[in-house]
Amino acid sequence: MLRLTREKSDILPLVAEAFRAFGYEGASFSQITKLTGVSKGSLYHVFPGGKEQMAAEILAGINGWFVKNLFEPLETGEPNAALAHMWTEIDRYFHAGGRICLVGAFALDATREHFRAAIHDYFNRWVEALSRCLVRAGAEPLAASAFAEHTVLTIQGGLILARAIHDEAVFSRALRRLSDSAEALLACQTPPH
Amino acid sequence: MLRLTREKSDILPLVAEAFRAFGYEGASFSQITKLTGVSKGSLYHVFPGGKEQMAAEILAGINGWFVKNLFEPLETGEPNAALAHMWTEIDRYFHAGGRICLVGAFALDATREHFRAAIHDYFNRWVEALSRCLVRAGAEPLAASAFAEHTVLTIQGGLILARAIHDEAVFSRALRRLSDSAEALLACQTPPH
DNA sequence: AAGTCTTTGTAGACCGATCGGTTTAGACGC
DNA sequence: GCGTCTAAACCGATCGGTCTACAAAGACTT
Repeated sequence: MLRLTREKSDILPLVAEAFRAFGYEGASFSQITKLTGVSKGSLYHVFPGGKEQMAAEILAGINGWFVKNLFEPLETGEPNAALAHMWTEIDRYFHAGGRICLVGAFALDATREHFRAAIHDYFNRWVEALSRCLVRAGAEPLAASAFAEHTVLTIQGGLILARAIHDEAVFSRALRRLSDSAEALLACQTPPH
Repeated sequence: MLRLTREKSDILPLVAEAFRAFGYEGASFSQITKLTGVSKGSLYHVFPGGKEQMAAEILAGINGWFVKNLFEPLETGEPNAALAHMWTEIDRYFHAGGRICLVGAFALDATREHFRAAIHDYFNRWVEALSRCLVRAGAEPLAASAFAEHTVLTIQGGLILARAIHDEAVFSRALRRLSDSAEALLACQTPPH
């Protein structure tokens, strides 16, 4: 079997960057071609479904990364370790605030209609996984659920504000506040030893 | 002087809704025409600068509304009243989570480059006004600044998450948590009576 | 090993539709 | 009837998407 000179896995991240930079509608084929160095013909060979397939596969890839690196540890690993792991991985994944969340961006524009289910599942699972992790770590279920929602939403907001005022430190500060509040939440809610 | 049959002030909010629904790139003239009931010719008569002018005037209008209804009260009014006023006005303005923040949406996509200054100023002034208000209400400057940033970012994140998982209550809960933490912040930081 | 076939991937010309934007003919209020 | 405003025909450019011509690389035949 002949191998692609450029693997799909090599092209996808570049296309993702195009979507990040210009949005789904704004990322035209000429932009994508320029950014990836791959011609339109090749792109359609790899992604017969066009832009929609590209976006769908990118979302699936992002979701896969989060499931493997964040959600599964949160769901099955040692709670406190998984939590600590999440803070560092999130900071790295979003380049400390310099890289926006494509799922969040898609959630805001018209793209949402096409990928509603994928977007919904991504955020729902994140909140759920985090909430259950906190409960396993000793938090009250209600407080855990609220804090999980608060966390995911803060990360999204931090990325927006950081980009808006062109100050990535906003994101790092938000992340720091989150990990601090998580510790406070668990410290005061764990049953007294 | 002849008056426009439809005033610019009548058209602008409708165009804004088109941008909200489809994004700056995604909102084509045919969409805008359909949504406003105003033909392309008329639109160009009112906005010779095309979409860019529309977006600029919309951003200016949004900014004006926030300055008048939120920032100025925060900056010059009685701090606690201004704060309480902000929570209710924000909830109303964003339709309790059902309406996204256009400035935030523009901050995420390529549009940002065109309107960088407007976006930057909007968010900066919001954070600054809120921070100074909290200081005047008795908060520590550092804590006030952190909380102001936290507030603006939470509102943006709340709008994203609410739209993403199609549950407007997410936004209301976030807003409630904000006003509660604001009270806690001021209660513990005001000098003992 | 040379020559051809087949399969796979690439480049970009090409397509109709639609984009943002302009122009123009005429409707309508003064 | 004059000047303002509207509707829509019209423009070149570019959109997402298709198609074709061909390059590259085994596999098969001899």
